[in-house]
Amino acid sequence: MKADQRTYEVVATADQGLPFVMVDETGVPVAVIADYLRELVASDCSPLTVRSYAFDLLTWFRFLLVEEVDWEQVTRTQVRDYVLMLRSAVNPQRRSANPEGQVGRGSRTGKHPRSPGYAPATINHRLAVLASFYDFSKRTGAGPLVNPVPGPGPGDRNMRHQSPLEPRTPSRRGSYRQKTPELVPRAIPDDLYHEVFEALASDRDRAIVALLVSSAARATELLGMTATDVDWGGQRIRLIGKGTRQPEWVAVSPDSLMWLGRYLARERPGLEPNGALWLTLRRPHRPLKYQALRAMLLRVNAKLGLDLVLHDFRHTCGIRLANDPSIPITDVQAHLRHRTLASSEPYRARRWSSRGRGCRRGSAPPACAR
DNA sequence: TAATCTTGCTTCTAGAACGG
DNA sequence: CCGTTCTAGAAGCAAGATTA
Repeated sequence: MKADQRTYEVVATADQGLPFVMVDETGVPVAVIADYLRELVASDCSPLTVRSYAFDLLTWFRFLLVEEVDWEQVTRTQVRDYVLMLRSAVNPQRRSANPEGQVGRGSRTGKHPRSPGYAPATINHRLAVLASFYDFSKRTGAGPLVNPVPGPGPGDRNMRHQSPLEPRTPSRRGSYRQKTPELVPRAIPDDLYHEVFEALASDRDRAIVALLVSSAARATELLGMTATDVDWGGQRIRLIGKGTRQPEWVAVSPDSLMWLGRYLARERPGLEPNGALWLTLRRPHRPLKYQALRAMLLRVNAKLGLDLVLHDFRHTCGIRLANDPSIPITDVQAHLRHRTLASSEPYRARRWSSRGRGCRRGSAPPACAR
């Protein structure tokens, strides 16, 4: 079979032990990938992690098809060429959104336009997954004896014996790892927030947005809620945190509970205690999923000419709290459920928007709890 | 040597096309 | 209009190096 007739794709399975597989053009799973993904599952990795890693390996294997190199034959040279390709390639996901390299985003929110290529973070993600995959293959004996992906730090970990007599190599970015720009939390200015809220079409969406901005919940954390996760008297909701997967109670604003009450009373009769709190508006009434919620916000964006994302609501809450002088940064950390204070710090000293309007200290955050 | 900064890895969110 | 599919990218954390 010729190389240009071959291809791979990632498909979801019904198998809890292996939620995603990479199959070839005949639909047969690639054994080495399946083996590796099973290892991730066994190591208690989240299904979303398994999915993400499968897609990263997919692009690597497609690259090898073009290069006409077997996965177990590769050396550092192919990894270098892969990175060079990613650095210079046009990202197909960006092409239509940014047709002539024009500034397509951010006219009202001050967000920066994106480059037409792949982000440094994407290249680093690919490298991390690739290194992990070849590390696993080396242990099982299926892959090359030397990991083709250089390890952390300068030079090649595989070629360097770390003698305790020699000075430790300084911690610098490893070969091929890209510099990543500093991340800036984004807040929605009050006037824009109210405009967005007015544009919402249902009590469900008003409740969701009000809860997102007052609890600082991540989208999937909110979508995972059941009826038992609302403490009406204590004005709290229970969320399953990212990473830790621990349930935690989080304070919410009175108005968000008012909207939630209206949604439940009018649109959710007979809700079971353990039933999903959020359902799709149309039949069949399935639990609302992340992409469906995001589509709701995209429709609002289209109507108002905005470029908001769901995570902006979390940032908005964090920045409102962090810029209130009466609230200690450790309380901000607690409300955002950050494990480390370093994760909360970037929220401080940020302004209401990135357009340079002043920080309105003293004006109470209208929709943020506490 | 305590505080701060960098890096790499894991986990989740974002962008765009498409479908009913 | 409301939602799904297929990739891309940001967020959060811990460990180790660096700086104060």
